[in-house]
Amino acid sequence: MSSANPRAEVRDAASKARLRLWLKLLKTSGSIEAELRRRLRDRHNTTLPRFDVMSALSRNPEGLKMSQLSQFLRVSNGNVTGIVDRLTEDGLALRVAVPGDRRAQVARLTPAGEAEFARLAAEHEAWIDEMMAGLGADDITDMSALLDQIQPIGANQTSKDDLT
Amino acid sequence: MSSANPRAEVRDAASKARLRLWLKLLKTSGSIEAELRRRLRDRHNTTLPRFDVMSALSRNPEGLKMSQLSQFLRVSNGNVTGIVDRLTEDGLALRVAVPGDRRAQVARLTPAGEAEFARLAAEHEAWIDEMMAGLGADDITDMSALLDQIQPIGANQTSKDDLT
DNA sequence: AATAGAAATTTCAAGCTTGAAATTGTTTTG
DNA sequence: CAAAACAATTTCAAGCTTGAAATTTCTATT
Repeated sequence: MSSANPRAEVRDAASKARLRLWLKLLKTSGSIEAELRRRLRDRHNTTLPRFDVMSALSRNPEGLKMSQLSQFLRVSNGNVTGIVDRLTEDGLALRVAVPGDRRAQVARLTPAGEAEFARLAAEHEAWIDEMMAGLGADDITDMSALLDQIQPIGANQTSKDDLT
Repeated sequence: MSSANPRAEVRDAASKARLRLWLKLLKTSGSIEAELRRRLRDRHNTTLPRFDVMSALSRNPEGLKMSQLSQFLRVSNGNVTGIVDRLTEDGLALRVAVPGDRRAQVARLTPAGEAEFARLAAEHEAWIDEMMAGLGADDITDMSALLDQIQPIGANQTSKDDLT
């Protein structure tokens, strides 16, 4: 099967190496995420999507419009509707009418939601610290730079991970 | 808020840096995954879970027991049941009785499934190659080593990403 | 051989996720 | 100002995902 064109083999090997790296990247982030979901579930009776919504609302105490929330979290509108519904049922969030626009609503954390999130966030940070304990300061810098080299679509929009 | 103990600030800064790295890692792998899902959907009318199941079956032409398949993919048994059901409805997979054990079944790709997967896999590899084009051979080596330093739970089991 | 325990799979309810359609309200424009 | 265009949100169907419960079938151990 060796190609008539030696360049083709090099290209192919590079492609396979990238594929292996992607699978490894996926495995690592998937493992961390799965462990976070497990702990949120087992220790705090909640889920990662709920945590993400609460995190976004926590950073915006004045509340976020449903559409802002879904943009921020990069999920669909309908998705956020359901999660906020369930947080509201549990008394952790609420919807507030927007003065000038009767179409819109702002989602906010209740005081109970703020208190709950404070507990969760502290745990969450400690878990990540534990899981990534193998990386030193230089490793973190290096990995961050490498991740910047990956651009799935081209431009990068602003997102939930911008806590610069 | 500066601590009486200067060590605490260092510890805290390291923790925050790890948290930021995790968010960046999540963002990168999430973006790649989202783009893959989008392309599988728009260009091939399929999904990532279906692709993953077909990939596992493709590497095991003799078939895999449902339980093996779910272990391999690290998803629940019930999950695999549904995905194989749908692949079967579409004529891409089938279940075969296991001779010695009437409880078990082996899932296999049909010839149509094999042909379909061959098309998908070639595209998939090209997409990854494109999305990770920013990384050279050395970058790939470096990043792989860094990812090895992250161990969410401790030991690492054998998984779907072991295509060594 | 009877039965208790283990194993393979499916079923189920609940939640997450999406894109498309439906609702309701606002804004622009002819 | 009517109406067309646009915007914010919810609803919906379909698929993914899980853990737990239910089924069916083995396999030991009496």
